[in-house]
Amino acid sequence: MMNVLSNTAARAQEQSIPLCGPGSVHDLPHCPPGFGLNSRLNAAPLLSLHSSPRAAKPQKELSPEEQQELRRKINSRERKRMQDLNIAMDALREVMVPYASSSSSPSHSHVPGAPPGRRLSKISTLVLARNYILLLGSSLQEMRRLLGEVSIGMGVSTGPVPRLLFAGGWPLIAGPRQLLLTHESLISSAPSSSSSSSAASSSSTAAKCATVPPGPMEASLAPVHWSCVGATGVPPCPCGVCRLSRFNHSKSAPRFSK
DNA sequence: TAGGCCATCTGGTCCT
DNA sequence: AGGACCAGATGGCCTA
Repeated sequence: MMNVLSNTAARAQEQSIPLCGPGSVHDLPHCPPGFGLNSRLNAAPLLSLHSSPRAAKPQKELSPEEQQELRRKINSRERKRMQDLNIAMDALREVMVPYASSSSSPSHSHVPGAPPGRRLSKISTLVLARNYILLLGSSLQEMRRLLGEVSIGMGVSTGPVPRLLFAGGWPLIAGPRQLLLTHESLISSAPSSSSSSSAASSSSTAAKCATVPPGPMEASLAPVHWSCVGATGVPPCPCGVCRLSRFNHSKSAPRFSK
């Protein structure tokens, strides 16, 4: 998992010695909060917790000690938050590592699992996980199609097919505008005579997209081409994958409840 | 040595 | 009001 704790911060974390914050260098007299590694603070007001120009509501005056304590508290919280995020990332990385080990393009640093034995980067882990989920979706879609064929071939009504496989609440992609397969849509979108499976058609759709190259592992190992969606001068990719609302940077996007 | 990756600090914004 | 979340900035470490 954490096979490479390469940088100083990681080592400090391992030793429970944060670089800054409580018990860190920032607690030392020569390094008060706000005068640590961030030299940009020289240009920014130090600890403007009570003097923000846009802070309309009056805030209680804090002594330097109280400001320092508050800053420590906030830093500690943020550190904890990032550490929790890293724990979750490690858990995801642990799951995804086996699927990244077969990388065939070790040259790209964003390609998951490039050099064997090296830890997946965060972005590689996320890209790999995303593509793997899409792959699982395609597989499930193919399984649905086969089940439908078997049911029809045996003269069995399509009713008994497990409902979970038809509409299990999993947002699968049957077409560019279709996220959830229903029983009817499955029947209508899966011609039994065609030799091309739904998964194949899905991957053929993906094959037209630079973001999702053909082939399961190839797709999983594909680097992200962010320009695929909404880049200036570049028409949005029409493929089903890219039509997913992936990169909504809108500030008004609702957050998940905690 | 440049570039990638990362941890941390920090201020701003949003939510409860 | 306090906490969570986010993004920018910064500096350290590692690898090609």
